[in-house]
Amino acid sequence: MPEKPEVITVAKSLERSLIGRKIQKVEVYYENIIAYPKVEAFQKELAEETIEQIDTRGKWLVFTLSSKILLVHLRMEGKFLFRPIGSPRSKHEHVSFFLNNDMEWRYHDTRKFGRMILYPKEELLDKKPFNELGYEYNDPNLTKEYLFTAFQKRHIPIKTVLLDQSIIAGIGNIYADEILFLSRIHPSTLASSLSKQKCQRIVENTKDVLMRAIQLGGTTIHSFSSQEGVHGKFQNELLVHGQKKCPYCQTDIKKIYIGGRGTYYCPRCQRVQRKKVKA
DNA sequence: ATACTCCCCTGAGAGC
DNA sequence: TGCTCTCAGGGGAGTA
Repeated sequence: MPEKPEVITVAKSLERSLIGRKIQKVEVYYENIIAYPKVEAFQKELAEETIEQIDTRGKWLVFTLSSKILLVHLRMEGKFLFRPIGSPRSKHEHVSFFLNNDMEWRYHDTRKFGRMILYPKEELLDKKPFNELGYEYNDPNLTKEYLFTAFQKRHIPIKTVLLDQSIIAGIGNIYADEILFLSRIHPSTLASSLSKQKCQRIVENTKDVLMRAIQLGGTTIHSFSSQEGVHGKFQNELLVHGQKKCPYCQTDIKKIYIGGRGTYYCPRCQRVQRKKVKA
C-alpha cells in the first residue's frame, strides 16, 4: 500500500522522534524481515549507531546512521510504533530498536512482507536495490524521451511497466491507475506502442499526481490500519482507483486484472488504442 | 534481456 | 455460529 507519497509521510513523521537518537540494542522476532546482513550482524552493527537523517528513495525509507545506512521497505502493511521499553508486544511487532530515551522504536507488519537492509554507507549505490531503481517522480531526467526509449522494448501493458521500479521509482498500484486515467491511456496498452506525446502525458501526470498526494500526506485506504502519525487525505482525491463512476463522463468505472493487480479505468475516457486502418 | 509464474503472509469476506 | 476457501499485493527468485 505505501507508495512514494506515503513513504515520504512516514519519513517526515519519524524525524522528530528519531533524529539524533542512538540505537542501543535491536531485537528481531521474525527473522525474514531482515534481508541483509544476517540477523546477528544486523543487530551487532546497529548497536551504538546514531540516527542522523531520514530520506526516501523509491518506496524505500533511508535512515542515515553514524556509519551505516538502514533501508526499510514497508511493502503492504509495514508501520512503525513507539512504546516505552518493555511494553507488551503484539503478535505483529517483528523488530524492536531500543533507543537511548527508554523508548522502543518498533516495526509492525501484519503480513510480514516488509524488509530491512543494512549497508555500509559507501556500498549503498552499488548494491541492490539502489543500483536498479529508476528516476524519482521529480527528477529532471524523467522526460518523455527517457520513457519513450525505455518503453520501446517493453511489450507488456503500460500499467505493469509503471509498476516496474527500474523505470520510475515509487509508483504503486493506486497511483498507476490515477496517472493512466489522467493521461487518458488504457492500462492494457502495450508500453512499446505509446507515442512520445503519450509519454509526455505520463511524465506530467506522474509529477502532478505524486506532488498533490505528497502535499495531502498520501492515501489512507485501510481504515483499520491507521498508523500513528500517518493520516493521508489523498483518498478523497482519487479519480478512478476504487471509484464507481468516472468523474468526467459518469461512465461506470471498470475493474480488470493486469499482471495480477486490480486495475481501475474509465472505458470511455481511456480507449483501447487501435491501429489506424487505411480507408 | 525480457516475460511469465510462483511464492511469501495474513485477515477479511464469501459461501455453505 | 463456525469452518473452509479465495484473494490482495510489492517484489524477489526461478524458469523459459
